[in-house]
Amino acid sequence: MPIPTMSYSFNECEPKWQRRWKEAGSFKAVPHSTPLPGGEGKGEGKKYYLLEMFPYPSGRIHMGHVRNYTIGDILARYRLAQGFRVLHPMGFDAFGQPAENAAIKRGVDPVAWTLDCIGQMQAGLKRLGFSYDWDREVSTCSADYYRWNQWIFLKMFEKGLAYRAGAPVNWCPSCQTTLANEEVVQEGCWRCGTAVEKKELEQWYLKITAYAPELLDDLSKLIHWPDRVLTMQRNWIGRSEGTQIRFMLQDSAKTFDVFTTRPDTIFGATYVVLAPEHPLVSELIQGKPQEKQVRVFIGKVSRQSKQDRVAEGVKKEGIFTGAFAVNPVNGESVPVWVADYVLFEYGTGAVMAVPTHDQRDFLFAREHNLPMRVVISPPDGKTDPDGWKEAYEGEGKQVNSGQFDGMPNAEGKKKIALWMEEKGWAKRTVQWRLRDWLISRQRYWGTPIPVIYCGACGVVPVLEDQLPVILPEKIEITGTGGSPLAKVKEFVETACPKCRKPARRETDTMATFIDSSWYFLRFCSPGEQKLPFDSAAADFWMPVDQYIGGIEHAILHLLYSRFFTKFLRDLGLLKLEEPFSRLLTQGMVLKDGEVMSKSKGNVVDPDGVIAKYGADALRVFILFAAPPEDQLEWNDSAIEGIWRFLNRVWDLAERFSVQSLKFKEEESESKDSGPEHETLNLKLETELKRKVHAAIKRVTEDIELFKFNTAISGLMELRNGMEKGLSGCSPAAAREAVEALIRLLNPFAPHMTEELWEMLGHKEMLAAGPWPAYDAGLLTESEVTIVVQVNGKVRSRITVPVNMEKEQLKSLILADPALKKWIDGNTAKEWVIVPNRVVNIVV
RNA sequence: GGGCACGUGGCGGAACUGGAAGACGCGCAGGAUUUAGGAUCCUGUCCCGAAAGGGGUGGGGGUUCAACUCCCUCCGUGCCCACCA
Repeated sequence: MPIPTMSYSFNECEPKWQRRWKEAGSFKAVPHSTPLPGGEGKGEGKKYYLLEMFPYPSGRIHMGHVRNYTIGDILARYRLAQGFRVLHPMGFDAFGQPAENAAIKRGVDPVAWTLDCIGQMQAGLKRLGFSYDWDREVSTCSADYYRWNQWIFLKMFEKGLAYRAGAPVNWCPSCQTTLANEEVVQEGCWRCGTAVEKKELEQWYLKITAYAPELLDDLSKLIHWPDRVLTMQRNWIGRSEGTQIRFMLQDSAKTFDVFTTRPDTIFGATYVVLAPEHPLVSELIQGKPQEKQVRVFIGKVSRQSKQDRVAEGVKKEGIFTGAFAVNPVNGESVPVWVADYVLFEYGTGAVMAVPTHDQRDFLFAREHNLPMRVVISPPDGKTDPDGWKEAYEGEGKQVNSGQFDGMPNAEGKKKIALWMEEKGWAKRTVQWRLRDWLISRQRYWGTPIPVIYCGACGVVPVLEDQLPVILPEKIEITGTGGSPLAKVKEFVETACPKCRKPARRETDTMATFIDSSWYFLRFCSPGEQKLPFDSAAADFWMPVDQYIGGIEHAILHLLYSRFFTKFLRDLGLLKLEEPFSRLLTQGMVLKDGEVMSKSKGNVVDPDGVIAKYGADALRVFILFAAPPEDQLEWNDSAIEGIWRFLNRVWDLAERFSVQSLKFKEEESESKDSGPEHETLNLKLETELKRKVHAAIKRVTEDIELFKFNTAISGLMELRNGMEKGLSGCSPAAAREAVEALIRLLNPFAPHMTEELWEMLGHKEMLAAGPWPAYDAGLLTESEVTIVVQVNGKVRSRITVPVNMEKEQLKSLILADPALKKWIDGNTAKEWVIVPNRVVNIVV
């Protein structure tokens, strides 16, 4: 056995092939306007849009990027080799707070900081040899891009979908800006974790709720999205069917509505509760003895952060307003309370309380001695609530419910709602959990909102032909005291587009999630000047066939992008319903069980790994270490195994190329080829062919299923299995085997395999394909090993020709001496025979 | 509290549709080569047992000729949502 030469020098070969691909334009997407070539292979020139979530340029790339983009690159290269017309672009989500924070802390210019980060990230991505069409690169902080954010905003404004409203908003005191509901995670800021406060502010909103029904319904079309992402979106949108019931106040003409999903319990409503923020409260208590106390209570609740309000847990606080309302179904007078467990944001901000059949109402009623009445009979039939320990929320028959008594409550739900509707007391409605999207940010590094405030004309949108509203550069950013743009006189002071009188520009910028809500469309035609994108190009490339990114965007980015797509469709720019056909959410990269982060000091720098083992080894390792959706535990020594494997492939191919040269030299001389030698060769060759074609099948199928880890182990097995076969068989068979291994390995380790391909005398690059096909006829083995069990326990194994007759198999088994002690003296009661696999004898 | 995942050697992880549990790799042990180390190559590596054999996929139970796989239940871990009426 020759000692391997270890001559694989990635330092030379990786930059070389990166240069070659660039020179050849290997990864340039063929424009949509170019006619179909009807190319070779499975793809036959069909389009394939592969997209990975573009990065925020915060510095150098990290292992999470490496993983995300390696997964994408395997798929892009695989499809390209198959003859698909691949669009695989990359860009930078370049607006956002870190650049601004760097400016505040270190006085650097956000523009320069961002460009520097983009440069570093690009270099990192290029070092990994990813197959991007860099000609299509997009950066969201360039005016060429963000002008279209402004354009889309104006279109939404035109359609009434962008509006300004005063409301209590989420405020992060640390980031000094407002946040969308989606950006509040566990009552904290998604970026810094600081407890979010409520603030009454006038801000810009996008009416995403107008699309709530469609955003929910169309989730059923996303059959290739992970279930948990669909579930999360479904829960976030939160559709709830119910009934809105109108209550009249006893000593006033005023009314208010409550929302309930349980109209069957209306006869049990013994009090009603308003949210502390409910506008009616103030009127109700006017002049009543309770007024002062109620105001104190409301003041206390409003000062509490949501975090505190939730932290108190089940403890529900409330107070009687002194007012009474009338339950429409029975004319009963019920007290009106105010309590912190009713949320102003949801439903109507008021509820009817049924203590017997709602646990929250039950606890509150017990605490405050409020009356209870059972209206759904529980299984034990106890309709006196005195001894109850908790509310009964299950199914049962209606009791104490007038003409509905005796009816199962499921039926009561429908009948009572209908009856109340006929009487004009109620209407059936649908409530949504989804709120409109607050997009104003009191920050600098983002897209200026294209709006002007005029003393005479009010809110005036910037004229379309005045776009873009350029974000001023080189301004002072202190991080204190509101929107930085407000202090830039030249920016703020302008003329009203309508009356030409002096006016002020809006000084808030847009949430950066807007930037990423349509970038996938820009990639279809990145140079487009008249519109955000060219519709013909988008019609051709969209939808994204495969989208890859982190699970942390399950709601935020993926919901917003779906919203934008639907809006742009309604605008007539798209024919598309959903932007992303397939979604793969990759797991996080951990070190010592924790997410890699600078603060924890457990970061493994990709560049360091590349310097030691090369980009190919890093790519293969990160795919081999875990299935793409799982968390990946980084292990410094495990990559050694990949390094060894790649070297063993290199060594094998090199030995083969030397050997095949020798073959040619020796061909004229006498060859040792007796009949015995021929048979041996034939057997070896058949076996080698079988292994090669089995590997082609396995690797191809595994890539299709995103099982990259087992695809790589399949390649390792092929490499190990070729060790002995190669030297014994014909140069043609050996060449087929070696070349198949190289082709199959190519998407994973593209540099090394190109180098080997060239070494074997090929002029065409591997990147050009084709992907190898397997011959199913070569896969069948002539013999199989059958497991023989007695009473379900493995007792023997026999090797027989495939598809052997059952009777013949039985007699062979009965003759097996290893089985004698197990079946001797007993008679076989039953034979379970699974062809070519297992025989189980029951005795 | 609700929902969704998941639980397999010392470690990362395999196992098609219910049919040989632990593929592939790391680590470890032994050997070859080497002045030595590193690298490389070969062999072994679920547990108990000298062997025959027995046990084994978080615990318990069930279905089946046969269960990592299906059903019930309990325990544990992770993620998401969380006073949503």
